[in-house]
Amino acid sequence: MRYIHIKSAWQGHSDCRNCTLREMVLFSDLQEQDFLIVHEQIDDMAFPPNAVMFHMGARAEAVYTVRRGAVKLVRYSSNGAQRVVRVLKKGDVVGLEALLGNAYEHTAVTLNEVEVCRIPLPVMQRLDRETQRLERRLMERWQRALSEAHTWLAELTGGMADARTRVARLLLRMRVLGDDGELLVCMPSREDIGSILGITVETASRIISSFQRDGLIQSVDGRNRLYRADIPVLEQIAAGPADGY
Amino acid sequence: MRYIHIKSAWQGHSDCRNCTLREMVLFSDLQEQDFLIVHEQIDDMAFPPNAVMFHMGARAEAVYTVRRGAVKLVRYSSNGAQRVVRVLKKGDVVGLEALLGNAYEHTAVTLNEVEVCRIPLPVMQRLDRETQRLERRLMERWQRALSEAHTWLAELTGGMADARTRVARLLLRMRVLGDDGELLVCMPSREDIGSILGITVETASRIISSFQRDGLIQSVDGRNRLYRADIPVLEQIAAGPADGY
DNA sequence: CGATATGTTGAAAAAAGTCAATGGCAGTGG
DNA sequence: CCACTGCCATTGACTTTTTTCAACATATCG
Repeated sequence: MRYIHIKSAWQGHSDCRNCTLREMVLFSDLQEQDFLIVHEQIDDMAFPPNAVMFHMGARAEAVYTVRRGAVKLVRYSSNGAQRVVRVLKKGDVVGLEALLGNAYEHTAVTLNEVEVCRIPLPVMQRLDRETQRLERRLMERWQRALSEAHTWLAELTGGMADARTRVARLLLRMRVLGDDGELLVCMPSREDIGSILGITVETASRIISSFQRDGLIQSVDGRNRLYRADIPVLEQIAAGPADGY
Repeated sequence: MRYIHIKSAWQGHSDCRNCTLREMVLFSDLQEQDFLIVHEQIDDMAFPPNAVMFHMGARAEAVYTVRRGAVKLVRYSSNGAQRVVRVLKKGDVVGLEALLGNAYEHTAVTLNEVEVCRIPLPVMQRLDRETQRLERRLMERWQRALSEAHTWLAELTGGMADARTRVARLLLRMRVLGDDGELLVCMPSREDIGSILGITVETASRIISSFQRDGLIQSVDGRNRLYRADIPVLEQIAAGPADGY
């Protein structure tokens, strides 16, 4: 419930020119001269699980692109209740709102071990002024974020589907490529599942337990919360209650 | 449940230079020369209530800015269920996704009488190429849309608050300035309330009825679905169940 | 090794959904 | 003009889902 801010480990300057993620991310259109601006200003960083990358309301100083792991964006309402509004994964940009406002709009917390590139705001602003090549990518990011948010709204929130169905949908969205190339599911904590889907931890626990009993999912790595999953059956459950129509 | 496409009324070319909404909307930074591009290409249009402005999946040909009324964005899931993902009001831009994809991502349906400016895609693209002055406004739009979507997620969806609380929040968000200058609430149909909040029409009806019985809201204009509302009490309900904190 | 989070399970209560019947209102066509 | 039809809203009774409260197990970490 309480997050502990853990100092992140600095991993060295990022070599953006040769970044394997480059085509996925913001800088794919940049040219040689543009990288002079970027030079030595972008750091690779690593965060442990449950680390706060930044707080809602804090002055925005950088955006981050996720290289590994997952990050949750949390909003707190006035009454103290918290809700996860989105989960960002490899290739996503964290803190996009920094470019326009001067404060972050949510708290960003790592779900597991996370590696990011930290791009200071001044770099973004200079790139934005001196080259047009960034604009389009930025818009694509925004559009993708918006689209994701809408999908969450339509598929993951209450009312249209029961909790079991939504948990299945969430798990399907949490698929990641395991080290051995197998497609695995990265299981969030029960509390996070609850905060994402708008259900209690107990309900989340009961549903996950039942999936486990039915052999739909099985832990493969307790540390990293990785599970092997029966995707087809999960998809069937995700499609909704089995009305034999 | 079934929407009827009603031919919209063409209202004449829009005089963007002197538009009263201009500072609110996209073109606030444009200069005299930029309007040559725009010249005579932007139409004012009016739609009756429940008109489909465009369908999800349709080829995107224009974006619209709302001058009057409200528009709902609807998503259909595979199983046919529909969900309202956002409601756009005066000053908002409808169909922003058209700029990047080539298809609309939702169906846009008017909630009441709506007036819009229709900006054809080619105009946007030309402006985008020939002037940088549009970029920033566009980003602001995207950011605002994203922020709104997150707020919906956090405040209007199930799990964090009971249905009664969420209905109160929705009503507060539906405030509009009436003709006589009074602040009124534009009441959506029960079906729309349900589709926005993820509750059934029956539940929506029961809650609205109870608000009415308690004198919290009273109809002032049956046609336009306008209600006078006791804002302070609604805000109290919107804050959450009255736990004596 | 205790202390503190995290996850599991059960039983009872509350919230919301479902099913079914009814009323009102607007538009249609005789 | 009036009966008729279709749509929307309302209300009641009953069922289902989910929450709540409480106890207990299991890990994790200093």
